[in-house]
Amino acid sequence: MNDAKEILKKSKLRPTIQRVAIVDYIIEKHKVHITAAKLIKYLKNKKINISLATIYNNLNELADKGILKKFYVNNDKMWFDTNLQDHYHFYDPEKDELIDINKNEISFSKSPKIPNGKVKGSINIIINLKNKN
Amino acid sequence: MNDAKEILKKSKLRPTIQRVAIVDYIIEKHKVHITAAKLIKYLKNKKINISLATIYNNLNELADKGILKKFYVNNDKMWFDTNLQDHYHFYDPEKDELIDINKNEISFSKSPKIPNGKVKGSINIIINLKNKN
DNA sequence: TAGATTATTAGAATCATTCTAAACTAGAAA
DNA sequence: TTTCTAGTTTAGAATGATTCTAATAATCTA
Ligand SMILES: [Mn+2]
Ligand SMILES: [Mn+2]
Ligand SMILES: [Zn+2]
Ligand SMILES: [Zn+2]
Repeated sequence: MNDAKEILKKSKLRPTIQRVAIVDYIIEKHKVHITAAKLIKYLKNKKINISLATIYNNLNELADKGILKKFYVNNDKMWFDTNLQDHYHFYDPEKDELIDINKNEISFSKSPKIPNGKVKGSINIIINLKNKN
Repeated sequence: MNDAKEILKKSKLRPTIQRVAIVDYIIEKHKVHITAAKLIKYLKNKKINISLATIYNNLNELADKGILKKFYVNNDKMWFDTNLQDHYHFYDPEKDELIDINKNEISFSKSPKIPNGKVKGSINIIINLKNKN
């Protein structure tokens, strides 16, 4: 039984062709930022038959199981991250690509006061990149 | 000539009923975070006839002219901000509301290294809020 | 191997936003 | 004033990302 199947079994997800292919991809790439569009393109290239609905179903399920982290950048696109640590991102609009910023690469010497009756949830930091000059 | 008309004239935008109503709203509220949906609801309430397309046209134009700042939060919705300073936001998902975090309320003691060949563009910081306990 | 459960899929639906192309209006010029 | 034109508004269609539907297929367990 390969690693992908192990992982799926642990999460009580049936190891279908499609799921194994997705998890294989995650394992192979190790550190990636995944988009439904990027993933389906990759899988079609590998001649794996899969529908967009299945891509979304499974990415969302993997996020529910804690195997991926789901978030949004700027606007219309959903991203899934294999890096489960708390961390932030550079965004390169030219390549439509994210680059991790580990938590230890940023530190705050002053943090804003949280509004009354509320507590801090997730923090999103995106540093948009532009080309030099 | 009222303030709204002045502002529009300065930006070479004809002071139509619709535009004046939008700019009046901005002036009256002074510090607001605007969404197309929130704005059209407000204007319809005031019995001002306006279409969604016009709302978007004008918010985008005002952003182009530097009268509003345009950005996105988490996912699918476009926000326009009357606060033109560099600043960050709390997001309250319960109320679908943003709260400003002025730049001087946060400071970084350590900043991440910008990838080669790139420079820093805009920085987006969103601190999502949850209810206490 | 049967039966039940879980997955996959094509295509429709949804929602925010933009586009299109026709009808209207503000303001400059006559 | 009236006339003319560029700039505006509008309804509704189009778009793109994501989710839903409900029919079909695959997997698992007994
Ligand atoms: Mn969209
Ligand atoms: Mn969307
Ligand atoms: Zn990441
Ligand atoms: Zn703001």
